[in-house]
Amino acid sequence: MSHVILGLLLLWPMSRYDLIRAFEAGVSLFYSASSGSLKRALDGLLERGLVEVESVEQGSRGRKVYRVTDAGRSAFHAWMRSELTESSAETGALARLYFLGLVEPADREAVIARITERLGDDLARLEALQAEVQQASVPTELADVATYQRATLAYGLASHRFALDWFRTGLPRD
Amino acid sequence: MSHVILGLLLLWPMSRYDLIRAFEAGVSLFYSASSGSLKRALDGLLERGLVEVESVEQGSRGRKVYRVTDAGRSAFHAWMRSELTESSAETGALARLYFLGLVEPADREAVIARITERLGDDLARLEALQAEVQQASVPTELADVATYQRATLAYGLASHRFALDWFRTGLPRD
DNA sequence: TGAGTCATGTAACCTGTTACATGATTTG
DNA sequence: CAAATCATGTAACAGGTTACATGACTCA
Repeated sequence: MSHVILGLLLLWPMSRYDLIRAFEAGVSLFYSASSGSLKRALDGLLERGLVEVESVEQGSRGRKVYRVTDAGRSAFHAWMRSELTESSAETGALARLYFLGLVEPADREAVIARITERLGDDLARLEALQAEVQQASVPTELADVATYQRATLAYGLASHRFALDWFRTGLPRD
Repeated sequence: MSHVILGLLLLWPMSRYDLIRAFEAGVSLFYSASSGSLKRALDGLLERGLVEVESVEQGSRGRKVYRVTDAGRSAFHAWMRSELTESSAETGALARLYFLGLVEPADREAVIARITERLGDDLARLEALQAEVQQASVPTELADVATYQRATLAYGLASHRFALDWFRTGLPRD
């Protein structure tokens, strides 16, 4: 989640409270964050020097505005260009897509390539699984169970193909 | 994850080791489990009396085979029929689809209805979000950012529509 | 016999959720 | 003035990941 925080703070510096709103207003599509997890992640970013406190509003509510440091900006862009290591390919893909506008236009295709690479790998894994499953024989009393287990796999295949197709053709490109 | 364990043990009694294999061979499509989390979840089910140790192989490797109790069976079926409260609609949907063969044929439509209900709710939420976003004005320097944020929302809408359509029409029905 | 698999268990660590406490500011 | 919102912080809890320790069995 720290990379998402960096991305949001790169849009403009904001407070932790603002970050929660920003999550709700868009990031929640692919990433859920509660006040508690956000606090801890933000503290971690501060400790590692990837963000810093830009200002503390005095006399008012003590609002702290956070800003991304140069190191933080580097970390964010390294992450954008990196392999999708997130446990869910979709989460990794949408997180990068959401911030793709922060990347130089010339580098965007490389990010998209990382996304389709991961989606393709996952799809290949599912296709291998399906090939295995199709061979397996099923005892009569579990025929029903097997039907729906195969349907689940069919859904997985279909949704991965959908995602891959969307990222290959449905994306705004200049 | 405990409901998934109950579902797997309802197929046939098995050991913790077997459960790990079963997760890898199918459940991992929608649910990731490591040895550690599985152990804790299984211990919890034992404590709550939803599973019991059927046998401990003596003289051999001390293999413990777990079996679902009557209480566990009830808990499983209650969960199958319940609203999808999982944080990801897709996870909740696929978990139930995977075990749909364990439900009486007459009750399957009710489970599917719960799934499409949740997917529909999530889609409506995204449509409302899109309506909001379309009105918002965007400062010139963030036009690019907004383009991809909107693309992310468009993906969310498209994938939810895909899922809803799949569960409405793509499902094996007698 | 040695490698790989079967099979159990422990524990630290990370991160997300929930619930609460506190108080300032804004707004009807 | 009261309620809602802004804004911070603390801490217990839950569940997943990783790494390790231990030992039996199987098979080439």
